[in-house]
Amino acid sequence: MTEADGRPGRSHDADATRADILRVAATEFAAKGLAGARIDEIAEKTRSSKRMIYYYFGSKEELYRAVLEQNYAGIREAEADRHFEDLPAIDALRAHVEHTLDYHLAHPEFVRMVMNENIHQAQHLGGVEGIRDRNSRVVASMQAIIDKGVAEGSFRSGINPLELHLQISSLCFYMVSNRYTINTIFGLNMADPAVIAPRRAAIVETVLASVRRTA
Amino acid sequence: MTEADGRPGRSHDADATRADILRVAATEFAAKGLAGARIDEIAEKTRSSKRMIYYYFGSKEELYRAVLEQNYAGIREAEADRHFEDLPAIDALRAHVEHTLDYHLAHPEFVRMVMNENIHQAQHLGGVEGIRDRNSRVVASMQAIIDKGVAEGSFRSGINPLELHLQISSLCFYMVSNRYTINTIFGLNMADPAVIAPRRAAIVETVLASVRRTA
Amino acid sequence: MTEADGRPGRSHDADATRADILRVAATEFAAKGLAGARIDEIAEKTRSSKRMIYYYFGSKEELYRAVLEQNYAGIREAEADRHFEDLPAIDALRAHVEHTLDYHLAHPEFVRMVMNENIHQAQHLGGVEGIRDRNSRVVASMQAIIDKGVAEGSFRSGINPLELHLQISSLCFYMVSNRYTINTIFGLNMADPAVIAPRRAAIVETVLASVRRTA
Amino acid sequence: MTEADGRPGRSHDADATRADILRVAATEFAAKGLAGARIDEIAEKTRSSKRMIYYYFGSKEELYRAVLEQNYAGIREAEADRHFEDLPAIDALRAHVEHTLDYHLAHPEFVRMVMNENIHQAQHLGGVEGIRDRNSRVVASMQAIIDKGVAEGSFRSGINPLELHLQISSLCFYMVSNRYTINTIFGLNMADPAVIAPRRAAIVETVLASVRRTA
DNA sequence: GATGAATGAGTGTTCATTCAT
DNA sequence: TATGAATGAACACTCATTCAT
Repeated sequence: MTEADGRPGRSHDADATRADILRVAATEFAAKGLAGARIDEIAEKTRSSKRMIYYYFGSKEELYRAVLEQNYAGIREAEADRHFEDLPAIDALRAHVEHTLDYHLAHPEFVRMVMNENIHQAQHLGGVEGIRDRNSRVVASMQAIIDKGVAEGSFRSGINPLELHLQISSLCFYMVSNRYTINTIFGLNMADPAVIAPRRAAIVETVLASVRRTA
Repeated sequence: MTEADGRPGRSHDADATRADILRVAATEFAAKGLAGARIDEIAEKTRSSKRMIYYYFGSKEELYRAVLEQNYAGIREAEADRHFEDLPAIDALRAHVEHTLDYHLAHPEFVRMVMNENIHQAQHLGGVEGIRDRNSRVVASMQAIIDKGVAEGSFRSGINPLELHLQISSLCFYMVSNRYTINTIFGLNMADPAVIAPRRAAIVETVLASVRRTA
Repeated sequence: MTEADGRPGRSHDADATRADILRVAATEFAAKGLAGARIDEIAEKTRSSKRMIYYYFGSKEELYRAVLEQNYAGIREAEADRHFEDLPAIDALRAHVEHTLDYHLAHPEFVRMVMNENIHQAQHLGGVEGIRDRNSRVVASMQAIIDKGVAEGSFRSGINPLELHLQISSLCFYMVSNRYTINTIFGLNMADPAVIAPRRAAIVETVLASVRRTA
Repeated sequence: MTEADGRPGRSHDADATRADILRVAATEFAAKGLAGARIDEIAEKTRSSKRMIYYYFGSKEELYRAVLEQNYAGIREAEADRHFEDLPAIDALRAHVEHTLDYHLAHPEFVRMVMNENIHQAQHLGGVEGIRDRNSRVVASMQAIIDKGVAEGSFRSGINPLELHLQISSLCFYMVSNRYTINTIFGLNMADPAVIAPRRAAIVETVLASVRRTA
């Protein structure tokens, strides 16, 4: 944007090269994991070369970390864009669950990166920029909904915000993470809109049922 | 005792060697995945040699498949051992959820193998013996509880057995599968009994809330 | 012959086992050479086991030598069976060339073994039983025809018997040995009777032309 | 001189490395065949490493194919360098036979590669560059001599050019290909000039006798 | 005579990474 | 910034051969 396209602006090309590598690496790491992805293959699918990967990222692991970082940046931004403050708590929670599920469905590569990271015992996650704030951010947003719901009288008391987050996350994550084994074992294609719709409703109902004040 | 199955003259060493390899491989594949595990390393931790791995399993992938098979055999047997027929449906479902969660907690290597398999798009799961029956088995056991609950008047109607299974599985699986990222991000150790206890109660309550007949 | 078939005669079984191994090994070595053939594969195609190969032959190389020996025994016997003494020299030579060509065409495995042996610089041929006599045998049979032809006045004088043998052998051997490269390069299938017939006539004519007394 | 072909900036080392590997591989494959040659051994005798073999050739088979290609390029060039157009047909044919024999004698590695290829049923020959033209090239050069000989009245009519080529090739090829078995069986060293000379004369005479117009 | 299990050295191949230019 | 060539350690896999029974 700062550099016109026609001019051979060095710094712009650098960013573009970096972004190009990152984009390719994201696909490869998500698809095959850290051990399964090949630097050669990533380089080949890139507009630049293997040497540039090392120039910009230093090592395979660092490149992996950068991809992980980008993935968490993606969900952070998506979450930041949501504004359910004006809705009643029940509706806000419903909207939150739906958006969360939609994000997972739309970003299977994020789900796969989180799976990969768990296979590596979250070895690389600590170094990811912005990860330290994620806890407070998530808890705060859950707490806000809970507080409103309790104030409105629609939520029961004693709901733990982190517990609620994990519950929602479990239901959304699993649907994408275990897509293939579910399909093989149960013949259920979790990417099929006709399969998603009722499951989506069920997930929302499950979450709402767990917070509702029981008469 | 050493000559099982009435097969006389069959050397016991073969079975022992095979089992030893499988045991070591299970640990390695669960820990590092198919691409990350090393045949050399597996062989070293074995009482036998690399050559024997190929003698008994033919290839790395076949060994992986055998480990996968063993893992699914494990959960199948665990499920077969449970008998909640005499309990009221609510209690049976509670017991089922608790046992399912306990199995996942006690067998993180099973969870990791399922994760690995999803990373490989369930490429090897189709060839696993007994996997074809898993669908009917799981659905049947859920349906039995649902039928009883509806008959007893404690469950609402219209519950889909597979939906119920996926809901339970999501909540139990995620707790183990995402153990490391959860710990890193939220400082919550999902292997700590003090953390498990309330989460376990919450999961049970969530499931029960979703099937209960609402007044 | 000494042991009736119905009796479990040890020594007879031994011979049969040995012969069976040799038969399979002959095919494998001829097809793939010493380095290319696999003991495991030979054992599999055998009615007995890998252990027996070592029991009877000691090593892969010894087995190869035994196959080589069998091949040379085969051509020796075929040559011993021919009797052209009563024919005029020209006819005897023609018959000899034709029979030689036919033998090569009928026994490509012999040709291949000789090729293999030349690739190994005839390393194993020295130890082959009966190979020492081959020189005199071949020279004698050529000399007999030459002598008769000269006496009859149909052959020129000064023909070297070994030279004549090599000439015949060249023309017959090449047709089988280089069958595949000829087919690929010239599109000529040397195993096709329609291709063989004129080539056979040409070879005979070439040999006869080279010994005939020129007017 | 180091920057050949006018390709600026092209490192000379690459070509040198490639050629070095090819040279060593040619010796090894000719000596031991595809299965018998060892990549490790080839690498050791090279100025570079095993890794470079795969960098430039991709696989053992591809390296073998490259060697085969180089061998056929060698004989093609040698044949292209000959010019017997001004000689009478008889002399031209004599010169052709002598040159062909000389080439085989001087390039036993070519003969061995052709043997190897026939052992592999010419599996790799199809992919060799330039092999498709060999047929027409060879036939054309034989036909030219035949036509001249017939026109001059020194050759009989009805000579098939491919037949003539195969006859010449048989006699020349065998002398090198079966060198070792001949030496072992007949005590005749086909690499010894004293042995070659009369055999060479005999081969020439055999070929000439087969094309001469018989009075 | 015969069998299945076992072995160590090797065999082709691939990896992430670095160097020279 | 960028490129092609180079590297050594590791990698999955295979071989001929032998042992215990």
